[in-house]
Amino acid sequence: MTKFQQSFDQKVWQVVASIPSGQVMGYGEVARAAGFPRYSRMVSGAMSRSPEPLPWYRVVRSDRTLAFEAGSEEYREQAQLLKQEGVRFEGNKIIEQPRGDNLDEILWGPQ
DNA sequence: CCCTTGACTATCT
DNA sequence: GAGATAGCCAAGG
Repeated sequence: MTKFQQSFDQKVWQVVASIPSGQVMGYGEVARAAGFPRYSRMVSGAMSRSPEPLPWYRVVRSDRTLAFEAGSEEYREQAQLLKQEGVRFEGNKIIEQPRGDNLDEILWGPQ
């Protein structure tokens, strides 16, 4: 492990682990929250190196689409996990988050 | 060193 | 809105 990874990974794990169920964050947002702006491309590596299972599937692209190739095995898994938490999709794009604090909204969706 | 590779982004057509 | 393009940055060959 390089010194960079030691500090970077730790912070990224911490941020990703803190994403609430039913919500998502972009790679860039995670990097920024971890204190490493412009390191979006490093985030996936940090997650894959985590010794503990992380809610990796809550991290998506800045345009709210999933980072895997549409239709791939990984894509379907991530989409399924997110849907389990109440995340809604419009095509391949995630619909902006249901502030999961109201039962009516959870049952009926935003609007 | 130089080049390529990513679970990326912002910007311009 | 879909492509293309140019930045981005650590790692590994």
